[in-house]
Amino acid sequence: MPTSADSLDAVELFDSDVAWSEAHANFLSSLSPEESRDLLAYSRQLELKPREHLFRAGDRSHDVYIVAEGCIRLSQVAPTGKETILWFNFPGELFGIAEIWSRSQRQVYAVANEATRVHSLRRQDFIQFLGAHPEAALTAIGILSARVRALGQTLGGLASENVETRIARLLMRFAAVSAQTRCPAGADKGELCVNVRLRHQDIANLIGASRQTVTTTLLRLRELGAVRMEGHHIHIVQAERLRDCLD
Amino acid sequence: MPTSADSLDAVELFDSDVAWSEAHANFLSSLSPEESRDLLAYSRQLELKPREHLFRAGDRSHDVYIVAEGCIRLSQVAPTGKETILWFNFPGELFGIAEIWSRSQRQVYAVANEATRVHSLRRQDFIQFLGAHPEAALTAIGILSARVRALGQTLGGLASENVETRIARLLMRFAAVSAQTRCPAGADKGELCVNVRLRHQDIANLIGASRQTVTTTLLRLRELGAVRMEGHHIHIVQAERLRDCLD
DNA sequence: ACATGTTTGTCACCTAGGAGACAATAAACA
DNA sequence: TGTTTATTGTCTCCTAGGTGACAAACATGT
Repeated sequence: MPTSADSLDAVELFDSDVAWSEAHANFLSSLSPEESRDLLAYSRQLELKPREHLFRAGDRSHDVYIVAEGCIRLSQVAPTGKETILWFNFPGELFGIAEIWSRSQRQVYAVANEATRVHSLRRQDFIQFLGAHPEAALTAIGILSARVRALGQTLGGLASENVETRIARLLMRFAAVSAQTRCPAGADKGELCVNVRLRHQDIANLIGASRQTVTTTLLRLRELGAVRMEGHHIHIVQAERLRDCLD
Repeated sequence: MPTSADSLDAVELFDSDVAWSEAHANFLSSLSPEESRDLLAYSRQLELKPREHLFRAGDRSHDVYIVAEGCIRLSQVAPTGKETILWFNFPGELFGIAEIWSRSQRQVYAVANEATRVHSLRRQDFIQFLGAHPEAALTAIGILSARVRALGQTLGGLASENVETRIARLLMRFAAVSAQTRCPAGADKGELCVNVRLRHQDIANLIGASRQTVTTTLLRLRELGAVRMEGHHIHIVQAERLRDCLD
């Protein structure tokens, strides 16, 4: 139960969402000014248009990236063609580390979800940086651990919850991680904005459901008065209503 | 296609299984003798009987563990009571790191799958060790990255593959990671032994299916001549047959 | 050797949600 | 401003696999 001391624009988190937001921790801003200067010294900046690929499964690039601005979507495509979205990287987040140790190909697709700017670091520079900055290495370990936990929870949810519950949870989590950004359309008092462009198809790929089911479920949540559509993002009108789906 | 140069007892890995086995990397043996001496200097050893709990969700313990002998099962229990098995930790594997950074409670259950011995390290000692040994920290990052990838693949599989495929893949992976251990019953020439005690219920909890479906599917795989039951573990008679389920 | 608990095998039944196929919008573009 | 292309809303139909309920086969302890 949220205390009245919580500020109105803070999103109260479920226990089960803590790992999720820890996993979205801002790696860049966790560094000291000198550290971040060191880290970015040899970095290049890349600009990506919406839907532009940063890398694809099978690529042999070995860079690590940090989101400067915008948002990068990591996804996988099964042999059948079915896409699974694994993660969204928000500003400050580190990604592309997985393929660094095993010198293998990229396993996933990284696509800009909107106009996005990323810092690109060469494998060797990044490893050197971590070696020289044990604190930063520990932070990285913490973030990765949280990501492991978050994925584990997603897995458990996928195996044991129905579509409505999974959507409700997804919306709450995205609202939480995008809470600091300002919704361009402006949120009404008490509302939360899921400030990420998500088509129904994207939601489907995130929770492992079909597009049609997502559409109907979202409509049902709107009937319930839980959410509202505002252009291309979703506003959570009554968080409690969504929470009720989570038991 | 496996070349004839592959030794008979080596398990050829799919691309999709590389992350899986990297994630099961032996952290302990990746350290130099001095490092592992340093690390274990302040450790305690714990003996666990089969099915005994090392920790439970909600516990406030903050130790990190390394499997010395046996096997530890990490699982989650949904509010509905449904269990999801997230990971099996084999000898040398590091686990319990997730709860170290967030000083929160354990999120998962750790149960000995058989008689098991673990090294128990205090949070502070472990962090200090990593700080003092950048190489080891990098190894840890590599293992965690692989685990993130492996979980991502499991997620993709759960969302887009049917039960038979998921079981087939699971068996191949477990056969790969338990390849170095000797099957007590003795495997026939050319066979692979899934040398972990897995009840049908456990498999169900691993792949997100019901126990009954696992039973019938396993029976079908036996009819096909792909697997054989040997006491309580499964032997893969014809790996190709299983592979055929994986397209 | 017996009794009790656990794991496996097999039913019959039922439903959540996938797949396909359009119409109705909304957005992008020219 | 019209044309094309994405995206959403709504049907119908259908099946993989969940659930519950037992019986059979193993284990386990006493």
